[in-house]
Amino acid sequence: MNVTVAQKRLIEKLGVFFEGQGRTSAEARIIALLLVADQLEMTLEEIQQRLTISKSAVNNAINLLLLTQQLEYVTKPGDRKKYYKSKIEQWMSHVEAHVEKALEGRILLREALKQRTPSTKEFNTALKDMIDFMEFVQSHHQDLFAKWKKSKTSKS
Amino acid sequence: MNVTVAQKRLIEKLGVFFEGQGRTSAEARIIALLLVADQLEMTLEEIQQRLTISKSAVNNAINLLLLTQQLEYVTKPGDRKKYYKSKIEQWMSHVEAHVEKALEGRILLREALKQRTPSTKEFNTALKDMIDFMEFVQSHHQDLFAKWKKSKTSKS
DNA sequence: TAATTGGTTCTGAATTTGCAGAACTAAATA
DNA sequence: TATTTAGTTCTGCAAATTCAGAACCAATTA
Repeated sequence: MNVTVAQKRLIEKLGVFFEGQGRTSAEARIIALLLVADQLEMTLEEIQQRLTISKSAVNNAINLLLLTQQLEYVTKPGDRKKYYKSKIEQWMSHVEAHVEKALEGRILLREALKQRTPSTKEFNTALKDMIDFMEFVQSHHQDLFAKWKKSKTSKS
Repeated sequence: MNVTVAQKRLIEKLGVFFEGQGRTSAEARIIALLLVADQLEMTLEEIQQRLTISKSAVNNAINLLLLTQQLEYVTKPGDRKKYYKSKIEQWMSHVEAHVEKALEGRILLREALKQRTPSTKEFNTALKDMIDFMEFVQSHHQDLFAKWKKSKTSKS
């Protein structure tokens, strides 16, 4: 029950991508591993062996990923080990958060607009347009997410 | 024609925010300065003085911001100086890029799904849902942006 | 109560990054 | 031709991040 060479390759590709999203290389690879491997639940030791990174790095990464809801673990009766797995259902919230982050600037921008000198009319209008746009996209978005969530919960 | 204390405060707040978007502290503050200050166009020296950061830091940051279309400059006849200003009209493209980045993972995820063992049905379905969702949001988005762009260009 | 096991914490090393300061180039002016 | 000015490039340092390895703790088992 190990990972194939092809899987390792994909894990690295995904790893680089997840790094680009701001995660550390250990975090990125753990997420990728639990996304690609046939085995959905792994112990710390198994993760460590498969990725060949140190125990402490795995431990730190796991705990951060647990904290940010990207991972969860299950236990088995009479077994002290924790079996970590990807919390894939929560991924939507992450996309949501990511998009929200792209748009949250509108609050500070509004503040900036408010304190601007009125003499730079053209610039102020452009800034206001920008804020309006972000507001527009944002509200539109909430709709999208809400709709999707609803269609999911009604299905299950 | 300097910046007030209140403006400086806001510049720092915006600076922190822009750092959170992945920019360096120098870049972040330059963008913030040109967004908040009454004076819309500034030379390298003026920027340097107002932010009290080194000339080289300002220069590096400016050139990167020019490269990424976040800044532009104008010149004046018989004046060797460049007057840098915020390229605010391009900001929408940045929001666009930011959102796109949140969703671009779908391509790799599709690859991951494709190579997965078929035995983990539930997981695979959840992954597929995720990808579908990202696809859905993405296409929806392009519409939004296109519509907005159109309404802008027809207005001007 | 000693040994093992799963997991945590600490320390130091390696890497990366961004910036300051100084040296520098090229154009314009004296 | 010397000086000033706008902007660029280089060198080295300081700070931050992340990871490996070792020591550690607490629960379980021998």
